[in-house]
Amino acid sequence: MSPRWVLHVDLDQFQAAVEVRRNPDLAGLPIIVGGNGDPNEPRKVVTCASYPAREFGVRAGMPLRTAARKCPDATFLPLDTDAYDEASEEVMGLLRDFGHPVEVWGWDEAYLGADVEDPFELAEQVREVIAAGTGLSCSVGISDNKQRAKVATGFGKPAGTYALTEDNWMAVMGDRGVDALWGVGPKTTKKLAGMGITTVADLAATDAQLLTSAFGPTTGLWILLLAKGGGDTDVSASPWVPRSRSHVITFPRDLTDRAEIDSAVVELAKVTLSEIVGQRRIVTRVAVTVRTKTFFTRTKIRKLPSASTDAELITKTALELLGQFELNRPIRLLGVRLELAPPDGGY
DNA sequence: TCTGGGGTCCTAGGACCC
DNA sequence: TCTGGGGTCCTAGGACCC
Repeated sequence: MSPRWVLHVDLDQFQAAVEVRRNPDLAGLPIIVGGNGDPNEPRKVVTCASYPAREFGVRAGMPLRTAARKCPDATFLPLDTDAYDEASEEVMGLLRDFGHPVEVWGWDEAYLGADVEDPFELAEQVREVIAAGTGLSCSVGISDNKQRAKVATGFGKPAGTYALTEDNWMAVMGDRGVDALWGVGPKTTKKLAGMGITTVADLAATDAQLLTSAFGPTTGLWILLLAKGGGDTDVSASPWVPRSRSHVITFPRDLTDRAEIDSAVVELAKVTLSEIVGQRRIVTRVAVTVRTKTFFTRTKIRKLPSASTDAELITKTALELLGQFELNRPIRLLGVRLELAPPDGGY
């Protein structure tokens, strides 16, 4: 039996690449995709910057106005989610054609579980087929679990392949900071630093009990496993069933009028509900998020007496949750999240 | 330079019941 | 009268990821 490999496929500068594909004149230029494509639009951020734009220090998540200052000559483009959905589907279709299980992770990432002798050969085939079939470039990480394969992809970017296995994991990762691990973010990094743990090798050598007492039984053992190069080995081709659906709006100007705030929440609830009803899903809990001018953000959540799709009940619940906040400060953002009952047959 | 939008999962702590 | 645990449900909040 061939060994089990996990390949992580990640499209390079995805949204920018889709834009270049339909407008080849943009190839090689700094492109910044985000918001409405207006670099002066406040409260909008960069979704994707092309590699040339990144050379100017532009990064995803950065306010568009900051990006415009760093790279004034960039081409700014609005998000076109339909185009990205379509491009993503093309890619995932080609990946599925390889005949291995494909687990899709968002628009631009997927895992392949493959029992093959030579994962490099498969990785190169993947890159060639996607490039030839879609005009999009991707990078591939090779390993035996998802987290390690994902980290490997970072070393393959752009347009390359990299393998991280038991053989080279510690040599490559040992001296790097713990935040190089997928799933270890700034907070955990800081907390670990306070315990004298800064590198992946440090973390891998830490006593499990020390970690479980600091981070809880699940998280403690999980980050220890990650540091040792472990992770999920499961690659599931079954379609993802969402647990929730939500929308948030950051208003161009803060809201202060109660009637406007109320109607915004009702609108969010209605839109979100119509989407999940379209997918034959049922709501179990309703959550409302409020962010004030000062960025203070809180969520109130309530379980419905029984799972429902009743618009009357759901908007009423959302308004009651909204009413639990002290709405005496200007509101920057409102959000509604509907948590969903497992569909028939469970998740 | 004021900080988007869409998600998932875990933990803490109170309420309540046995 | 005081003192126990365990188990479960619920909400709040934290952390992380793309």
